[in-house]
Amino acid sequence: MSSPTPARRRPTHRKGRATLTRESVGRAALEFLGRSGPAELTMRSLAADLGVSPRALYNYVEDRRDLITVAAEIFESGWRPPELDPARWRDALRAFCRDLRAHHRRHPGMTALALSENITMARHPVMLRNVDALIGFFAAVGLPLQDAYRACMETIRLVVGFVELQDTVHDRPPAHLNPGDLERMPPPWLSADADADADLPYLSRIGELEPDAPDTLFEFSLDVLVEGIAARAGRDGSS
Amino acid sequence: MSSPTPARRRPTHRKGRATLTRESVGRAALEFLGRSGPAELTMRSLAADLGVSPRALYNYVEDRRDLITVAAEIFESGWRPPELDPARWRDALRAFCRDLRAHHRRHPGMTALALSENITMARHPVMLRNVDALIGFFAAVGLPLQDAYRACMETIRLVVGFVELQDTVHDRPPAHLNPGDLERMPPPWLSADADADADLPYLSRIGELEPDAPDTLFEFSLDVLVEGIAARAGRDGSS
DNA sequence: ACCTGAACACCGTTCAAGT
DNA sequence: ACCTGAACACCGTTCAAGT
Repeated sequence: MSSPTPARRRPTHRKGRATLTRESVGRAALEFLGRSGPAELTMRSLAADLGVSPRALYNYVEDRRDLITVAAEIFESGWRPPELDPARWRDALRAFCRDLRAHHRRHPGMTALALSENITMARHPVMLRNVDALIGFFAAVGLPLQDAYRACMETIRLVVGFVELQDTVHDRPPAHLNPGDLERMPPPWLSADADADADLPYLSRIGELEPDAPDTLFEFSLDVLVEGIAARAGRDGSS
Repeated sequence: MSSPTPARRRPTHRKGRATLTRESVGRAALEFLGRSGPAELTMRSLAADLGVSPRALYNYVEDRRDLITVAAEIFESGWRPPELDPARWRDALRAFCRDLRAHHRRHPGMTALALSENITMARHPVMLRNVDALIGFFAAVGLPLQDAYRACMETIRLVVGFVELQDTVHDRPPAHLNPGDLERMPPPWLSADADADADLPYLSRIGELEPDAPDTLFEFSLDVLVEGIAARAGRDGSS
């Protein structure tokens, strides 16, 4: 039942370029975020990227905030979570979190941008279905409905918070730091001061160990989350 | 042993105003954040706030990034955590987290600003001592040193992430949303569509319940954290 | 030594035309 | 209908003077 070419339609090209749409502009913004950081995404740089004048973008989005809103919607609609099998709920939850983390890392700064512009996330129908599925999963694991909702929010917050607070500084380390200085504890600029070191017995000992990779830290976070929820559910599942 | 007025010293006032210092400028920036949001903190607005020209600030900080670094250091040095008694470790950890959350909420956007400017936090000696104490606390609870460090990072990340992802949107709701729409689940703009509602059985049922206050969500997060760590420690403490 | 005022290169956004 | 170019009000930052 595919319809043939309608009588009149919007021109699809102009000056050799595909015409812009609200969606294509938002998609371009999201791709831009995949390459550069959030600070580099400006109306002017995105316009240059698309080969148009800055003014042209305003024919499809109201303003910069609206542009980021569209990008956020496309970002949310672009993730399909792995299946959540309550029968092996620990592994299922871990896989869900790992996948969500990877999705966020693909578009660094998307969440930071949405936060700075006060954009409400989780508004896209696709993401709401994901949220609903996660709540249902926790309910099936044995949590009362209210707790299942809270566990869902906690799970998403843990993953997003990890990406924003841990991964982003790791994936794009500040230029003024030597690579590797980030995970060193205590920080090297402090260890130069022997007095300070003496006051930090635990950090000093940790400084002698191999620093944790972000993945190791993330798995520890998942351990805490999974066992914390298991305690709340009052049972331990089958895996 | 207080020294008398030295022969020459830096003038303390100029044109009726206290002279600026690197610290006073940073402190002013931090206070500014307590009143307004991070987007409002500009070199020009802060200069106007201090009654000087924008250029004057550059005599004390190198640039905007440096200004925020100073503000972050003052922010970190301005918190003294409650005592961490391993004998009643669950309550102690909860009190620690509640206090840290309150500290962050007092300066909304400080963390977001540090993240956007790629500023490494936890560099101030005072904060490093707090971190060291928290690691020692977890070690005393029964975690191996490596895990104690990870639990420390997880704890701080949980609190900071909660403030950034939950409290900030709550404390400064976006202007275009009706108050109360934020905690309503499913979102009202979706409930208008009956089809969508039918696809979201759990969110629909949650929408009929009283929405959680942020404090309730935070306590749930603490439940998960505490029990997750208890499982890792393999014992349950004394309280 | 520390400040001001003007200036430069950016940014988001709008206006008045062009085709 | 959709675009460009010039313009405005902002921003961070710097330069050349002032006192």
